[in-house]
Amino acid sequence: MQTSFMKESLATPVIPKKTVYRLSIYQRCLQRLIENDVSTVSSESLAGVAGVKPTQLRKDLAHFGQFGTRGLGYNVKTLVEMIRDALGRNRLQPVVLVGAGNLGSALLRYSGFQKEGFEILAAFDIAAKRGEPRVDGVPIIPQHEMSEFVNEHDVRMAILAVPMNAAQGVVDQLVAAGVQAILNFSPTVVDVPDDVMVKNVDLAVELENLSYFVRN
Amino acid sequence: MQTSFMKESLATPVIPKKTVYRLSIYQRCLQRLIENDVSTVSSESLAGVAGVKPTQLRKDLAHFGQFGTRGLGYNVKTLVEMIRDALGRNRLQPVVLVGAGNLGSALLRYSGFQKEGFEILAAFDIAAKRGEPRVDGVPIIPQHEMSEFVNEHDVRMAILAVPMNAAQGVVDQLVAAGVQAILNFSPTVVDVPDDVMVKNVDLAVELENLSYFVRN
DNA sequence: TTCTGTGAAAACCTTCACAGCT
DNA sequence: AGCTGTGAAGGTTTTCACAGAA
Repeated sequence: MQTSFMKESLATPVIPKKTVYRLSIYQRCLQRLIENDVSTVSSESLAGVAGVKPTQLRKDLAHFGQFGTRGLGYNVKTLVEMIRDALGRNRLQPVVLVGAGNLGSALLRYSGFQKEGFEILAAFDIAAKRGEPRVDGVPIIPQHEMSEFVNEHDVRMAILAVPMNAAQGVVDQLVAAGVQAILNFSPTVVDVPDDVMVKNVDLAVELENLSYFVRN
Repeated sequence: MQTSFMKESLATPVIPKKTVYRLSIYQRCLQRLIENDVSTVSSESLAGVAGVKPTQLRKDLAHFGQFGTRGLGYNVKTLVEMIRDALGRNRLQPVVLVGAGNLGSALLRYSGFQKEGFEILAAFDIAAKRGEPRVDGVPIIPQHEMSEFVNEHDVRMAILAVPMNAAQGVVDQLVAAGVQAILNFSPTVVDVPDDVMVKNVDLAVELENLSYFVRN
């Protein structure tokens, strides 16, 4: 009873996780349409490039209201704005990266994050010394300064690329310092409170999983 | 009718994709148990470290037969072997990497793949020249030699880390050369025939998606 | 008693079919 | 005519509840 009420509270109209995920994909596709000066798009063609069925796209959008024009399609700009709002973020979300090793440094140099409105404020590494040279403008800071930094800069998101056995410890610190969402590249499942979201990207698991689908 | 028959053909007893995915995770957890000389594990504790519910773990395993001992749990070694068999692979699956840029090079140096039984035979890059120095023992080869190499070495899996606008072209070549599974780090959805499996890992999309779950 | 294996129920997600705008 | 919006149907995955083996 109470649960059902909470689920339907106006603040969060229960958007399925999978829908939220696809929204990010639609967003990326729409941005490319904008670059190509396309101003209107049908559910069929947008779904096509996003790799989903048109009905699914429409159902996904329906969670947020009515944005299309029947007989015509969707206005690209309107859609982009609506998804931006739906995903929250008045943009430029601050992020920290932990673990500036092999993979971590590559992620630091990866320009895709900035382009999508995230700013990596700093990278932390256990082996970093004061005065470490910046990588692509991002300072590399000794890890023991992490908690304070996260607190002070109101950082809510972190990218984790530390070795397996360090992961849980770092996560605990991050959570204690106020981080609410973690993109975890460390090859281990970490424990967090219910109100913290973790997305695991375990490269070896992904490959292993894929290998199931190759025929001999 | 026919579809239903095909679905139940003995060769493939219809394992849900999500189950297959979790199998890889269980495998990783079990390996750690072996390192710690744990010989028996209950569905509850294995599920705990894998981040799933015990019933789900049992349902997943049930697809392949009965492996547990009631009142006791599962034999770790037996389980590892059963999962290895289930995931197929007599191990050491050959893989190629395409795109030895920023992210690609980091992936090349990532040791997790080898450890899980994959061998990166070669990396291809459009800018590579003959006689390029090896990275971690893996040769970097000009991209125009890719198709031939894939064909000759019977490569069935590829890791893709090329820029967005190059992705589809490379995928088409890979598929034509016989690749059946692609781990795609390029920030775009690619088109493939039904019998080719693609797993997209779009870093920016993952972050964007996560940001939905941070509260202000 | 403890813990697995499993039908049945519940929850969740996708697709269909078509009504309703433009 | 063309394309969106949506209730209802269909499918899949997860969870429950408990029977049954060690």
